[in-house]
Order: sequence, then structure tokens, then C-alpha cells
Amino acid sequence: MNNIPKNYEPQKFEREIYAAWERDNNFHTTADASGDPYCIVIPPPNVTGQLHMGHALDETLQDILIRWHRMKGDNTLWMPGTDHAGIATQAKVEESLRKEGTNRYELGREKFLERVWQWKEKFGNRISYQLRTLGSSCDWERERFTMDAGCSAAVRKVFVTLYNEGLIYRGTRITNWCPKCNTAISDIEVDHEDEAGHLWHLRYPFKDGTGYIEVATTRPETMLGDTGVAVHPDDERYKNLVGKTLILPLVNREIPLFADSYVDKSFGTGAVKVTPAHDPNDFEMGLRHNLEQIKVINNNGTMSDGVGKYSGLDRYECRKVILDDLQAGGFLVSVEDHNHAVGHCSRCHTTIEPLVSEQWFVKMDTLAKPAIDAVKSGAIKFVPERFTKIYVNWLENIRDWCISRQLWWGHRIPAWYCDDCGKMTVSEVDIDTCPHCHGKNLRREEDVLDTWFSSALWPFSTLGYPNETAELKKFYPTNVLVTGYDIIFFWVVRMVMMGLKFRGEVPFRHVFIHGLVRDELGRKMTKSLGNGIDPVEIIDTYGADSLRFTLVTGNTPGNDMRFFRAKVESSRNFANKIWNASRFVLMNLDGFDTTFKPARHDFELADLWIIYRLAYRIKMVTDNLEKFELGEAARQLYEFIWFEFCDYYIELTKPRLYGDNPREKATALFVLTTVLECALRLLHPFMPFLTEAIRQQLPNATGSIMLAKFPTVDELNDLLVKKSRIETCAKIILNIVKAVRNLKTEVGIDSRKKTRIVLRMSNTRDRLMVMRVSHYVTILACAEPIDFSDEKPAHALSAVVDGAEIFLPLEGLIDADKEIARLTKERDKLQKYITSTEARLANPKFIGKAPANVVEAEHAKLATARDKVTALDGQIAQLKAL
RNA sequence: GGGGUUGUAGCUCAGAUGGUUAGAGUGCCUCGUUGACAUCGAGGAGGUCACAGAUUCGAGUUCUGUCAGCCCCACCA
Repeated sequence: MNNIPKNYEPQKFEREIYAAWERDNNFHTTADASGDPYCIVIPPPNVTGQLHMGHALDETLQDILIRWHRMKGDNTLWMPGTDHAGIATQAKVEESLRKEGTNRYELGREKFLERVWQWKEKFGNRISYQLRTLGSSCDWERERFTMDAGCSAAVRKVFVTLYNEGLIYRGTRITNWCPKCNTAISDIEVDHEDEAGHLWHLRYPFKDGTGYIEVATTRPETMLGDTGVAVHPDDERYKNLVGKTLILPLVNREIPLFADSYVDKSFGTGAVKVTPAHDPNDFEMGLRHNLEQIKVINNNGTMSDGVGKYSGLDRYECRKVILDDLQAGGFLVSVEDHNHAVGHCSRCHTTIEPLVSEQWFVKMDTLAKPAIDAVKSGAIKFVPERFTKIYVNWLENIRDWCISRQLWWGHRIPAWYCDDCGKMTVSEVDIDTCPHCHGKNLRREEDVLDTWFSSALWPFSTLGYPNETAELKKFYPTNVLVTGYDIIFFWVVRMVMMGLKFRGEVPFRHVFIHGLVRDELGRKMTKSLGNGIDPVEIIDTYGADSLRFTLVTGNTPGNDMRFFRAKVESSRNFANKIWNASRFVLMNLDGFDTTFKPARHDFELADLWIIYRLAYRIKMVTDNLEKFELGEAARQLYEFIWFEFCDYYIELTKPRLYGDNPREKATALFVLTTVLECALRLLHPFMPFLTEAIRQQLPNATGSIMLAKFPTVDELNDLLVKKSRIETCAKIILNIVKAVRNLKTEVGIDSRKKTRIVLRMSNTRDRLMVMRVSHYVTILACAEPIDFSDEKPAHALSAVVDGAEIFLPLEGLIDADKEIARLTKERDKLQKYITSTEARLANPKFIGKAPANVVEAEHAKLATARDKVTALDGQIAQLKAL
């Protein structure tokens, strides 16, 4: 059997295997297929983006769940697709236009959109191809895009419905404006950061010449738009002044001094200049007090016309000039340092300008209520649970959602304005006649919708909505949403609201939240830091399975993880281990009758033990998958395959495989192949390629592993012997092995050198059992056939384990003093344990309150410890007598 | 200002309903090329589980507080 490469080389088979799966349509399912529905909709990546580590993690977790359920026999659908990512995609195309020396305005809306679609066609498949390299078993036949016809129809229907119910409205509000992206953005797209700034104290004179009032501001340039000054109604300092008129410096506008309880008496001077057009709080106060809104800053961040010499200046340049002028006019009293939170555009980091403009909003309170209830009632469960609180808290304080964007790439808002009658019409289908006056002079709304509006419909738009398709009936609600905590507000919340509103049911039962993949130093991987690690490069080097295993192990749900190349190497080594263990089995299988079925009595202890361990691991893996503890499930597999199957079981089959008893050899091969095949299926969701590549070569397997049955303990029923004696005996043997290896190293004997061993076991039953398989010790510890004797050899290294005393007769090699010291150390350690346990067992409170089984266990452990001390004492005494 | 989260071996991290001698990977040290695998095998060193209290017969695990780090939310000009 020379055709299996000695090393695991994933590059040689991953691509082919994926192609074969796709060719055989293994990822596809239909609504009428058998099994309980199990559905995950992919968090749609940006259509023109590329795979990053965050995706790799997200996809791996989903694929594990999907493959597991598919193997369990569920009707499993993983719905793939991409997002049009309004601002991000438009920005990319605009950037490329800029390089050509033009811009979107020169091109015009229609031509520009053509360019974006071309861009999408050109780069739009990259992410899907990259996801394939990871092994994602998506139903690609159903791949969707947030701007395809179906999703667009869903958006229209939802928009119009919400509008007609009064849940979408158009209004002139103060919103967050990004001067660089040149659009309004929603509250959650603003990142607040503390910045070192200043607090300028200005003096505003009274019209009647009776002095002035002092205000404090962080943004002096906005004074040009001031239409009032506010103080707290209870502020004794200003009580008598309320109602007076002030003259706005530099502008000479008359503005009122009024009282509003929003004002904090203790901050600054207790008097606030009010700029309703450029500050959210001032805006509210302006509404309450009927103040004029004077817009002094343009959408691009420059000062608007009509502010005299300041017009056209950048907002920050203007600040300097204004301060100079205020100073010159004697209006500037003082400056102090002041740290305050400043909003930045989450996309381009430009400082946000609060501006009054006409925008579209979704009314949140009525939609939020059921979304809160869904989580509180347990209809939706977060994993880990702590995110429930974050979700609920956010929804309870939610404000209306600004959904209009001054972009071109996106779902254009389906509203038409009639120039004849001035009325607006919102319509699900395009119109060219005004329904109010039958006029033909209609202009369609220019704005498009926030990208997250279409994403919010994703769980049902992808399943066919607004049509009542079989898929929608079968797979909605979906089962679990897998995503990072960073988009709970952007996406999860909104899907829940829309799902409940338009389907009357939650969009998913579980929200499985993961953290961020960080770099080795714990920093976020970002373009600006240049610290990103390309998953495609990792896959090329180590294989997709290694990357997947790395991402899924060593962290716990909801927590961030650091990405180390060394971890991938470790996973790759694991893959190599599996590869070689399998290679070992296959080599021995060569030319052998694989149809042989052993009888019950053919199995020996090692066989029964490994099957018993396998059953245990099946249970552990399954339990952990059910709890979304994928990392723990993966660890169970690692331990089983490497430690139990490779380190012990394979070694123990060698005498039979290399021996001359064909029946014994056949039995060992039967167990090897059975256990390996089962373990591969158990591992498949985690490492799909490797397990497929190997299993195809096993004689006891047919068809693709991804369609095989996920292992159950029941399938081992015929082979399983539920005898605790097996475990007991295995433990004794392994302890002996460990002790012998230990002793050999102790005196510097080559671990491969065969040594003579004498075992003294007082428990007859245990001894007989161990005697029957004493060659296990011979193999694992590299020893000569074992002597069982009640006599202690005179010159020997010795050790004590539960149930056995071990002697390595090594006359001449023994340093008695050293040995005495070693044994005494061991003895003292045990004695300490005995003393504390005795104390515990003598404590009536412990005896009285601790459960009986705990007390019993303590007694048992105490007894074995005492036995060991006795044995050690004997050995020490003997050494001393030499 | 509010909330969350983390603090366990040199490093990266696991440790379910509290059960008493705390684990893995990696790194380090020693030894090992005979036929699955040096991407390996055997052994070893290395931890008062951040600190202080509380509850308990018993706490890495529960509670409170302190310290340190990270994150989210928040309209004090």
C-alpha cells in the first residue's frame, strides 16, 4: 500500500472533494424532502468584499451545525447570499471613478448604477468562491442577493405596508450627517469617541444694555445659527432675566433668553446657547419654544451662504475665524480644556455633523415591543445568554430609525412627488400618473434605503416572500442565527422586528453569538493596522480543515479569540495524525478479507475499551453540539482520536496485526475500521474534507460522508459491553504503564529498551484480569513479559499505583539513597492527603451534611491512599535494608 | 454616567448543575530514527486559579467589594 502519501496534504484533495459534493448536489434540499426542517440563513457578506477571518469563523460555526443536522437526517438548508452594502460598495465605485478623473454626478444616476452593477458582476462572485474553499455546504442553487428581484419585491411590500400603517413616515428632523459620505446615517452608525476639546465662554449682551449673559460652548462656529439662550427655570442666578432679549454677537440678531428644564445648572455657566439646526438637544428645545432653525453649515461641512464673510469656510476654519472675531469684539471671556464625546461616521471616521434635513424614519416603539417580548418569553434564546440583556436594554431605549440615505446604490424609496398637486404617493409598483390629480409630472424620491432595511427581511425574503412559497412555509422560522456580537443592533434586532411584524413569528429560535477574531496581540484586525491574516492564504498553506479546527477550538461562545499561526500548525498536526492513523489502518487492510464479522468472544479488552470510549465520546460530542459548545465538542474528538485511539488502541492492536492468527488479526481490523469510520463521521462537521478523503478509502463505507448518518451510541449497541470492569482494568493497566515509563526515565533507561517488570497485586480478581492482558503493559511500556509475584525483588526500582506495586529489578543500577528520597517524597505527599482527608472524615458536619456518595468516595480514596503508603513504606524499608 | 466582560502553567486558552491531589495546546528541559506519523514518541519542570471578605462541612466554580485590562451603551452645551 504505497499510494497513500505519508503526510497530510490537503491541497491535493480539498478542491476536488468540494467540486464532487457540489456536482452531486449534496448541498441542495427541497421543501418536500424528508426530515424535520433545519435552516440557517447566512449573514450575507458584502457582495464585493472578500473573505476575512471573521467570515471564516462565522461560516465554520454555521457549517458545523449544518453538516451535523444534515447527517442527523434533518431536512437541512443553509441559505447563502450576499449584501449590496450600500455605502461601502458605492464608495468603492466612486473611488474608481475618481481615479478616472470623473465622479458620479458627472456620470448621472443611471450610468453610475450601471457601473456599480458591472462592478458587482466583476467582483461579486469572489466571496462565494472563497466561502467554498472553506468547505461551506451552502445550497448555492438558492444563492440570493439583497438587491435581486425577490428581495426587492420584499422590500417594496414591506415599505409600503409600514408606510400605510403609519410606521414609516417622512419628516424634517435633525439627523446624523456625514459630510464625507454625503448622506444621513442612523444613530448606530455613529461611533462616539472622547476627544480633547475646549469649552469657550462667550458673552452675549442684553438688548437693553443692562449687561450680558455668559454662555459656554464646545462649538463656537455654530453661534451663527443661534436663535436663543436657555437657562434652567429654577436657576436663581438667571430667574429674573428670563424673557429678556439678547443680541447675538457678530450677527446682531435678537434672540430670546428662555427657561427650559433640560439645562444643567451645574455645567458651564448654566446658560446654553441654542442652535436648533445643528444640535439634537437644541433642536428639541427649539421645537418646545418655537425657535427658528437657521442652518449655517452645509451638507459638505462648509459654512452656508448668508453668514456673511464666513460663508464657504470649512466648519473648523470658521471656528478659528469666529473665535478671533469674538475675541476682537470682547465677547470671548475664557477658554478651558474640556473632554467630550464626538460622533464619527462608522464608515469613514469623519466627524458627524448633526443637521436638519428631510428624511424617512421607521417608528420604533410599536415594532420594538413584540421584539422585546420574544426574547423575554424565551421564543428567541441567545447563546450565550448574557446578550439577552444587551438586546433588551437597547430595544427599550430605541429611537426612530432613519432609513433614508442620500446615495444611489440601494433600494430606491418607492415614493413619488407630484409637481401638479404637490402630493406624495407611496406605491408598491412604479407609477407614472398621480393618483390624486392624474397629473403626469411625477418625480420619484431620490433617496435609497439603509442597507440594513433589506437585510432585516433576509430570513423571509430569501425563502420566497412576498410569495407564500413552500420554502417559506417549511423553513420559517429558521432555527439559528450565527453572528458576531457587533451586529446585534444593526441586524439581529431588526430581523426580529420585521419577522414578527410580517410573518407573525420570530425569524429564528436561537441566536448563536461569537466574538471577534483578533491578531496575536489581541488587536482588532483592520486594514489601517495592516494586521489582518488572510484566511485564503492560511487555507492554501494548512488546509481548510486545519483553519476550521483552529477557529472552533480554544474559545468559548461570545468571547473574542486571538489568532495564532501556531494554533493552525497544531490543528494541521492533528490532521496529520488522523491521516497517518488512517494510513496505518488502510495499510494493514490491504489484501485482507474485510467482510469478516467477529463473534462476541473474539473481542479482547482493548477492543471493548475503545468501543466503550467511543460511545462515551459520541455522547459528549452530541451533548456539546446541542449546547452550541462547539469548541468543547472538538476537544472531545481531539482527545479521543489522538490519545485513546492513536496512543493506546492502535498500539495495542499491533501484536494481532503482526501475529499469525488470522482470526485475531481480522478482529482487530474489524474494530479498527469500525471505530475509525465512526470517528470520522463524528468529526466530519468539523473537518469535512479530511474525513471525506479518508472515509472513501475505507471498505466499510459507501457514499459521501456528508450524507452518512451522524454517529449515535445506539449504533454501537451490538458491540458495547457495559462493564465497569473494563474501565477499572484499563485504568490499572494505564497507571502501571505510566509508572514503568516513569521509572525508566528516572534512571536514564532508553524508553524503547525492554525491561523486566515484576508486578505485585493483592486483589486476586484484578490480578487475574491484568494477567490476561499483561502484554498490553509489555507493548505500551516497552517491557519484557511480566512476572507476577508476591515477592519483592531485592534490588529494584519500585512504584505504587492504585491496585499494584511495580518493580524494575535493576541490580547495580540502583542508587538506594536516591530511591529512598524519591519514594519518601511520594509517601509524604500521600500522607499529607491522608491527614487532611482523615480530618475531613472526622468532621461530624461533613459526615452529616455531605451527600452519602461523596463521603463514600472519600473513604474509598482514603483507603487506597493508605494502601499506597503501606506499600511505599515496605519498599523504603527494603531499600534501607540493603 | 450606566451596563457587560476578562484576570487559571512562560504564552494562548478549556474547566456543566460548588465535592476536595486544577487540565490542554504551545514553548522550555532530558531521552528516543526498528515497519502509521519527527507535522512523531516517552518523560520532566512549571500554577497560593488577580486581591480581600462572605456563604458553605467543602469555593477556580456562588455572593459582595477592591485592583487591572478590554468592550458596549449614553443628547450635559
